[in-house]
Amino acid sequence: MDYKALAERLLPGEYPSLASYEEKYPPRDLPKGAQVTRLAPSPTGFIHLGNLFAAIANERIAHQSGGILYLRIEDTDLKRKVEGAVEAVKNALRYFDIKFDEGAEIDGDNTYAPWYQRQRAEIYRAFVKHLIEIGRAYPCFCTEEELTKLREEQTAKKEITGYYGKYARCRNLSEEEIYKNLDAGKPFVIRLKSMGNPENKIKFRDAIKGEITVTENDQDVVILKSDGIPTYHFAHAIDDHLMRTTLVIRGEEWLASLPIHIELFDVLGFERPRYGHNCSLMKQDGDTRRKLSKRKDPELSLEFYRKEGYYARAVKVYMLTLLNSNFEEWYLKNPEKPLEEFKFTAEKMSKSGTLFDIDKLNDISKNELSKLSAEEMFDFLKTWADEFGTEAQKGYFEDREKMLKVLTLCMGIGGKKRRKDFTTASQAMDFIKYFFERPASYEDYRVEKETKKAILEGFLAKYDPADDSQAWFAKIKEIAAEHGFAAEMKDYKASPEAYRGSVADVAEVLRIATTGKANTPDLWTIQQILGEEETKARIGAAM
RNA sequence: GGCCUUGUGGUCAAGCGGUUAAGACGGCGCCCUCUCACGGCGCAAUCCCGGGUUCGAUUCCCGGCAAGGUCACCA
Repeated sequence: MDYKALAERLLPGEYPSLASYEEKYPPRDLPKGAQVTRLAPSPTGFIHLGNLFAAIANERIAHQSGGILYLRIEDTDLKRKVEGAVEAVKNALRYFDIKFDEGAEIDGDNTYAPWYQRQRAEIYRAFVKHLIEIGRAYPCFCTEEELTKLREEQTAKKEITGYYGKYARCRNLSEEEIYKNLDAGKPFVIRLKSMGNPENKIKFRDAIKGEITVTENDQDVVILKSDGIPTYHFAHAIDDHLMRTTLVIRGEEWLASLPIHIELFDVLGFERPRYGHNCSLMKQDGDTRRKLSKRKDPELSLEFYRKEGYYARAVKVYMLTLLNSNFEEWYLKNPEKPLEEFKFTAEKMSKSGTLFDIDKLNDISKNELSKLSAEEMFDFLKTWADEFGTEAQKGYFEDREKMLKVLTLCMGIGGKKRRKDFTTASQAMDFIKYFFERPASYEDYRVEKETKKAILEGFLAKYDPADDSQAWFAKIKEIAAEHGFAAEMKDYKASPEAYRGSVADVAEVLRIATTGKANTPDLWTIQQILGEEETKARIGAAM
């Protein structure tokens, strides 16, 4: 068969030589050991935790080694395309401090552009044409229906499904048949003519999983779709070679197509990059675990964390603890050091599927948030409220001084005695609500109405905003004693039957009257911040 | 079903021939205390199963089993 003529018929016209591409996209001039990694999302606009997971690994490995992280958009499937998706990806990742050196819509070196696969169509075709010329790719005229039927037959016979061996009908078409189909204007795809044999096992070194065995590919996979756009597999081989990627970190779901990629790199004469296949994030669902799913699990979406007001660094720290098993220990020892100082390695990445643990994330969040200074916390909360808060919440920030007081005096932000009351901005806003809004409802008082009234009246009679916390509390004790409550906890504990209750019960009445809640930080401080007028008003209203 | 991957407490996991089998989260209890939170102390809980190899296996080998992934002109 005259492959040259066939290639010309299939992909007519002059294409740049393969050598010219090698020249145009030369090996990168980087220090020894520098890794070139990438993120290659399809532009669906949905960016999820799994993306972040991989992004952090890629980013760390690239930048730690003095290499490059770039962004490539895999838009070969039109159905997946969503307007504004690239912006969304960039924004979401910027929130988590992932910075690209090059790539789509990135201000950087464009030597290896274009970054959108659709704009690289000519490149792919040039290589496909070459494969046809050397007899390693061929046109296939099978229709979707025929392929479906084939698959059904194979399934029925319990054979392996796919286009391979004797089932690869178009592989053995005569020259005459091919041209007849072409003349008839039949649409076609280009398939790889595989030379592999699944009996052969290849030992392969995965950067994450270590030594794995790979079965040789024998599927004549489609490399160029009927619209002249390559499939993922082919685009991956071309792009990662020409963009000079050295390490491909990607999800485990790609492991199964590794044999295809290996054959593709080999037949194209490309040196293969290193691969690292990372585990996926799972979720417990009843008694099985499954991949986090877009439809069922809101926490998969990165948008979820922004809306809830998770602190970006906290999410990142959690990802890092899952990503590298020795990170957590390091971080415990070096809580003040920048995250970048941790030596990230692909080898330490987890091999098995990881259950996403929101409790752990929340714990990390509380810790991270408790490290902020009052100003940082102010900015963090305000930024969140401006975008996601209610009108009332936005108003909390108008009195900057008051908010700062709430944060420092009551929440212990920026001080030594840190509280860890909230994991997210939205929770924080809820928590400090009573400083800015009168409570709409009150938790149940545990004392009878008359007692409550008596306590509140007693307090109002003695209340002096100039009291320090000692003097203030002494008065609470007096009130307690006047109404048959133990002024000292010790006394109460020694003989509880001798009292109606303790000073704690008295304080609780005041606390609920002031804030609407039974549990709050130090009451005296709260009243100081609220001020005399407001404190009196609230106590009065509660009677 | 074929192929591939993975199997240490509820979760994330360290360990890689001899350990009282780390640590963190969560749970429970105690202390501190006007409540909550913080902090401190403590408790319970694990090597998937069966064969080997070995003086000795969580660690090595084989076989099961289980879980996950994948089998498109989607990525």
